[in-house]
Amino acid sequence: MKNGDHLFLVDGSGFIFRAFHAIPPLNRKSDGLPVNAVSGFCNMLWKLLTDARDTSVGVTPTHFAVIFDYSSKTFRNELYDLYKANRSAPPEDLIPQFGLIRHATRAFNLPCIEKEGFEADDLIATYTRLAEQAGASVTIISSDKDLMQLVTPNVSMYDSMKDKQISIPEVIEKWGVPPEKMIDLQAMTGDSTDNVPGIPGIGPKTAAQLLEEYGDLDTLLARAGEIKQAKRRENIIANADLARLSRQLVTLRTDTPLDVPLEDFQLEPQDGPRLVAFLKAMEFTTLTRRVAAATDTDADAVEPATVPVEWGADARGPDLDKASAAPGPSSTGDAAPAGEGVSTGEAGEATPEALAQSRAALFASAAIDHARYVAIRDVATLDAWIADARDAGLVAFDTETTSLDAMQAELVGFSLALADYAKDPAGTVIRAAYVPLIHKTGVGDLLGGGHAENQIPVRDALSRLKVLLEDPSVLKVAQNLKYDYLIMKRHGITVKGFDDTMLMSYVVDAGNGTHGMDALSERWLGHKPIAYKDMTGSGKSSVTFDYVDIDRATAYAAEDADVTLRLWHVLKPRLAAKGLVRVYERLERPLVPVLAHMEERGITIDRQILSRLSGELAQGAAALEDEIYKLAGETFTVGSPKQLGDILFGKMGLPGGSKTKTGQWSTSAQVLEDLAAEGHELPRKIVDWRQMTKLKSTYTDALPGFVHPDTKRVHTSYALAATTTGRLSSSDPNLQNIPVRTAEGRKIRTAFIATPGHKLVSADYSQIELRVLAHVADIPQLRQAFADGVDIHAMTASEMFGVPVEGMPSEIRRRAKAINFGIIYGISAFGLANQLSIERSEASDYIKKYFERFPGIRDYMENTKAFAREHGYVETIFGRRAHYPDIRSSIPSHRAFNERASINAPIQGSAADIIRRAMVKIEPALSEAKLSARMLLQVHDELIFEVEDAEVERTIPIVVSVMENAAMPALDMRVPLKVDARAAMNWDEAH
DNA sequence: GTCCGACCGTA
DNA sequence: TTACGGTCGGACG
Repeated sequence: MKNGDHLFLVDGSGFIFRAFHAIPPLNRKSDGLPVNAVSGFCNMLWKLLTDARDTSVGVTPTHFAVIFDYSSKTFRNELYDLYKANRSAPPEDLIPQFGLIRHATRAFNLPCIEKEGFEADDLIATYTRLAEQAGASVTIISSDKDLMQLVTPNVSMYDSMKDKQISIPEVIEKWGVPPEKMIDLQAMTGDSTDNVPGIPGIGPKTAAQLLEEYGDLDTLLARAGEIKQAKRRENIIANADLARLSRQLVTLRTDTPLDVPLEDFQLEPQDGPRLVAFLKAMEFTTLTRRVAAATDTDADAVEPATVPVEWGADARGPDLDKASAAPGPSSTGDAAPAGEGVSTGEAGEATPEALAQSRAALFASAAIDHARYVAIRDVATLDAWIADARDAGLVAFDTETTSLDAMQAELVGFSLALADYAKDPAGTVIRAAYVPLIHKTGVGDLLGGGHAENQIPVRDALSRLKVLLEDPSVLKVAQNLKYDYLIMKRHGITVKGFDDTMLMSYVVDAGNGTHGMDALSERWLGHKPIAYKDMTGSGKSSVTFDYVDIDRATAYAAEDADVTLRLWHVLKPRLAAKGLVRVYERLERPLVPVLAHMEERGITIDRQILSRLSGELAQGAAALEDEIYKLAGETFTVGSPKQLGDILFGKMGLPGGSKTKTGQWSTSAQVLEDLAAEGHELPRKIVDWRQMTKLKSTYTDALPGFVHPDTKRVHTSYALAATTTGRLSSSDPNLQNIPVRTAEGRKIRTAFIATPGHKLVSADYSQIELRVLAHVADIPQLRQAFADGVDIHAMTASEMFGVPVEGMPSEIRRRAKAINFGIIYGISAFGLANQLSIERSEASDYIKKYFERFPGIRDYMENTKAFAREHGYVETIFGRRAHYPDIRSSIPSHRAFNERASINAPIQGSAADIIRRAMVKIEPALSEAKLSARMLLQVHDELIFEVEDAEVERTIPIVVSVMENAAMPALDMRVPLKVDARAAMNWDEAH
């Protein structure tokens, strides 16, 4: 580079964010890929380059480069832990565009520059000063104020979106100081978006005024005592150190080590076909035409480029045709190219599948070495481990506590595990440590023991741990992180930057066994970990973990962290190999904090209501018992189906209905109802007694026992990885099966109440599974009915039986409704006959008629079964897999069961995916709207919020809109989603 | 103490 | 006919 040359540096990362927010959403037509920032970027570059080659325009670059941020962790994090710590994850629609814009840069035949550990700004600063020293002039394409410190007579900036030049006068006009004072000004004002602290109470105007008066920051700090305004004086004196730190943070480095010399930025001629190929792949028709014309390229002769799309870290594009049509043999989805998720070092592995397999083989035979476990009992050692973890950027983490209930558990210690990649790049050499915190001495001692010696004080250990866990640039790997997340949250630590091996396994293997650590360890590592019970004992003689001897606890806890880290090394590439990174990153991982927060909030119940109900139910059941004994002629255990069966079908000689699978006469409600309908008195009483005792034992008696002693609320626990289909489950207590169908049962719902000054808001999807079915099977009548908002069951009846919807008998509609549900469940004549209490032949006729009217449904069901048989799994519309390994069973009933389940899974699972997406989006949407509503519960198609009275009206439309649009933008459904929402004092009235 | 089957609450 | 979790009785050790 020489005197008179002109260097253009594009701040690529800055442009991406700005373009994304400034340019309206734009999606690639063929598949919905968001491309608005890519489009803005390409148009901007094209204009700059066109002008550059037009010598009649004043500024003509001789050198050109686009600079990007490499990662979020830079040397600034060493200076200040919290630097950029408040940055939230980029919007979903922006994520795939990061990679695309780098591809675009290369397609433009321009250098694409980034360097690990440095921000784009530092690279820009370094190149700028180098070019300046060589006598060249520089134009930085950016409007970021952080870069204004670089402006000199030879260096200016250009805001391409506003077509505005920024030179020395513009900086002074905007900030009141010349560029060389921008550093001091920023040091004083701070920057909330980057979390640069600055001096509180000092804004740009005051800062400029002070700099005018004192010249620079050091002088100001030295002479701060002279400031007249008392408040301002105190603030500056008290925060002098913060200001100095801030100055370090905002000062751009001009000594960044460079991989690419300036000379390589020499502007090359445009490669027309290459650029056209990229633009065609993006489907930017106008720009394609323009570029083709300007570069003399025959656009029709150019094939669109293959541009890998990285949705998150996944390389698999959103193949919507496949995702939305009935799954067929053609869609294997397994042949995805490598994504970032596997770029952990093994350059020799050609494909993700090969890497996943070699990793699995490696870890299956790698020995677990307990000699590499230590107990950490002093702060210096802990600091060293944490420093190593931060250097490595990857650490397994696990907590040991006194309870399985994360809301009540007491933290006893924690463990860390690190891979030594120098010893083995694949990660099989692992060291692990346990940090005991509150272990006691004297197990078995009746008085309990005293505090064991040489344990780091909890406060000291947690303050160290906080730095590690809250650093998003260090990946924390945990098994069932939601538990540890809650434990740490209760200690004021919010884990950021994590992977969860349980969820990774769930995404890869839902339906193939369980996903607990012991099972995964045996499955993938061939290693049976030390059992928890071996530490604490079980039953009456068990102790809590704080009474376990520290040496033994270390062996157990360190092994858990070790195993977790090993599992991560196996499962991460497996995720990529199967093209499931996107499912994991968008439908599983983000739900961890969301669910943890819901569990932490809990919900208030009115114990008085429940206790009154308990009394009423006890009285009612006792009265019924007396009558039952009278009718039976003896006393017996009413709750024993065996004894009841003997009375009803033995002693009293009533006709038995069905048998249970163990051969006993069934006493199910259905059987008893049938007997009651024939005029028998006893069965009716049994049914009533069962309902009362069920409500009492499962709900009114049990729920008060779950009220948390401190919060006075009930905190359920959601399982993310328990179901085959992708639904959540709830336990301890299960709040997803609170009664609603009977009037008696609904009384229990009135005990779920809002805190004073608030309302409960319930928002539920209307007919979401039938809508999903209409979408995936693409049934014209169903789509039309949902588009028109008509009664779907009545429409079905009308289609099937030719009865007009107006004045339709309720029995006809009821049957159609049962059929609709049956379809979702993978209908059989046997099941439908049972449900409707009709003959199997009649049910069979119904099904036949249904399929005649809706042949697309039969096609969908047949295709799904065939897909499941071929692949052993089925997929939801978002690509989640549910495995049915027994679908090829030689036992016909097993096979049929698996076929029905695999027909149901894409429907139930897609609905589950949709509400998961809504749950991830809802908290940001509420805070964006400055609303304080708190999501408390999820019941499969319903979300329950606690909302301040004054905010109810503004909250409901936001919740409804997020839920109704939850499939977007990943998927544009062919059927609208409908959500009903209501507010009330209790759950019964809100629902 | 632990497990399993029957039953029943929800979507 | 799908997906769950909780309670109970009863059998096992």
